[in-house]
Amino acid sequence: MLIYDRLTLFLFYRFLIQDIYLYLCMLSKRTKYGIKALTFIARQEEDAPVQTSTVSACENISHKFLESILLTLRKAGFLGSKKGKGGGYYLLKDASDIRMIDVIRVLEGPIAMLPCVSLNFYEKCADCPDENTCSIHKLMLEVRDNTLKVLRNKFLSDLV
Amino acid sequence: MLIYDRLTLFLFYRFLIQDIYLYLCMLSKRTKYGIKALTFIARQEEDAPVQTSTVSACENISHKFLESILLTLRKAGFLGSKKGKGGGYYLLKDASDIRMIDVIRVLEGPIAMLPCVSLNFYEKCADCPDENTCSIHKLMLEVRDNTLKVLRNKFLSDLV
DNA sequence: GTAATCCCTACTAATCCGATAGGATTTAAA
DNA sequence: TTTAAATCCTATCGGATTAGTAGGGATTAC
Repeated sequence: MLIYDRLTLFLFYRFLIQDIYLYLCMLSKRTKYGIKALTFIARQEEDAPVQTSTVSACENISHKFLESILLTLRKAGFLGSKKGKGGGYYLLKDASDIRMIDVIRVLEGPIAMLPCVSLNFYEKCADCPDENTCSIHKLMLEVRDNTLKVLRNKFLSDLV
Repeated sequence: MLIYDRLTLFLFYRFLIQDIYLYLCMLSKRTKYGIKALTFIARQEEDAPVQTSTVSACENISHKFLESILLTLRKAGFLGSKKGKGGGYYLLKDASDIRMIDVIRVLEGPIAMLPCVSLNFYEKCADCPDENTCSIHKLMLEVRDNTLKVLRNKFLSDLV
């Protein structure tokens, strides 16, 4: 059995924390809440719509904030809604047909246009004299492809 | 040869943009500039130190902003510096010994503490009743592990 | 001594994020 | 028909962060 002193353990955990930071900062609370809400709704056995107040209470999410998130998800076609008394939100598709990558795309705020990749609105990056030789481009492309590979194969049903 | 109409191409590029957004929001300009500066320095053939003014001019980075970034990199042990006339910055290690993951860790700002993983400063996440059943945790852990795998195997020399 | 360079601190303008406020609209049911 | 409950919509706000600026101190080569 290994015995670590306090300092070693502390350093070890700092290391862990740093690792985790890398993924945390890519996920806003908006997205996090949205995913939690979706899984909550998907978990319901009855077909009755779920109220925002229920979700916000059970998942500890600010009610008004959640309202705006679910609205986004509805407009994006993941959720249907029913107004008025007894209304609420419900899944439009089966949970096994909802790709997490699509959910994340919709929730991570309004799409930040990247002018240097746009066909119709092309603009050079201010600091990038030549995109083809940009050293970071290739690296982050690789990271991206890996991320996409994971997220493309994850469906809402995998989280329920 | 495939021929796409304008709309298809536009949609295709929008898709690309959305994909790229996923990685862009995790990389601050600070980090981007820092990496660009490091590769610039690593590309120098002579061993003479490189001035911040040179880097900022060649890479189109705000001079003062770059100064603070390189200072960070020096304090983190990636760069050495020489003051006074003819001074500048130089790599302390071989480019093939500098892991990109370490660079990114240092540059992506002060580490955001994640209290729910800390041993000594443990705190529950406000919205997370049970970490073990948190649906997003597992998913993002997988993403993270993949990202780390890529970044751990990338060295500065790979970007030069 | 002087010019060039890193080093350090403080400040600022802009932006973004999470959250809040207030009410308009719609619907079910009393 | 009234009322309560729900979504829908717009606007705003405080705080944090980011990118960048300003000014000058310290050090060194020449």
